[in-house]
Amino acid sequence: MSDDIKLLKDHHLTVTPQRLEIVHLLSSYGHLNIDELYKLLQNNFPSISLATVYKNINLMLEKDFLSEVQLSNKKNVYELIKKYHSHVVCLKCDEVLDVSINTQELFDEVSQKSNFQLKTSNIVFNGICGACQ
Amino acid sequence: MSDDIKLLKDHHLTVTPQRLEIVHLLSSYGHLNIDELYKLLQNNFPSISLATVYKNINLMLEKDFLSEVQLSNKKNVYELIKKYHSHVVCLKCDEVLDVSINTQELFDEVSQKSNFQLKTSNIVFNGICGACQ
DNA sequence: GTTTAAACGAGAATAATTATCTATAGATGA
DNA sequence: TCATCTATAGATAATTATTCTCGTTTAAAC
Repeated sequence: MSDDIKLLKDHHLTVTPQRLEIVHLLSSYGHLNIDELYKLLQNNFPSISLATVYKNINLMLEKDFLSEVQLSNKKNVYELIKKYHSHVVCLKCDEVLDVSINTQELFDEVSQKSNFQLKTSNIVFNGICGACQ
Repeated sequence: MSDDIKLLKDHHLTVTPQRLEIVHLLSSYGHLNIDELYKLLQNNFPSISLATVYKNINLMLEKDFLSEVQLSNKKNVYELIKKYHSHVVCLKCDEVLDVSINTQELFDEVSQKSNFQLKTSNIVFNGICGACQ
């Protein structure tokens, strides 16, 4: 059984060719928004419906198989769930990069100041990437 | 001249009653999304158009008079520009709290790891507020 | 006050997302 | 492997969110 099939089954998602391709595309490209995903899927599934893409992405989000990354003034992008990390986005070329940072101190500081029981965080940095500088 | 009028003029925004009320509402409530703002504005401007709300918010964003805060699975909220800060959102009651944290170290770490020239960041924590615990 | 440019309100248009329905494909168990 | 059952795909309609257009009104400058 291929890794991608196992990955889907482990998250209680039935395996379809369309879903396998979504997994494959996301692992190749890292981050994609709905429209990019739709266009790429059309290469192998010319008659795929945009609704199918939305349904699959939403289901995969529910099953904690994907995570959604919100970017300022851009469409949300999706990625396979990985170890927790933050994102850096290039303001010129829109490239999205993963960056692992230690957020423990931040969590401690914020939970103390706010009196919240913190669960998750979304951290996005915006700047200019090496290639665009 | 009232503070709110001065605030608008300083940002090169012409002063209208609708805009003054937007400023007033945001300074009272802290964070509001488009629909909340629309409903509250209708109290004083029963015939205000939703398009007017959108147009004003977008203009105020352009003029760096407001900032937009993206929250997971919720509509974006808007706030008057303040000193840079992060947000903590309650997963139960949707309350949004401002928290000032020192992000200098984080910026240094991320810019070194990513080779980006960082400009801005959006940091949102999700958790359970004191009252909801 | 008069003039000019900007903003307002109403509604149409567009974009984005979700829901509905039928046919089909995947999963399960004999 | 075959029959059955359920979930998914695709098509399209419906809904929601946002932007645009345009005629009228209002604010700002003189």
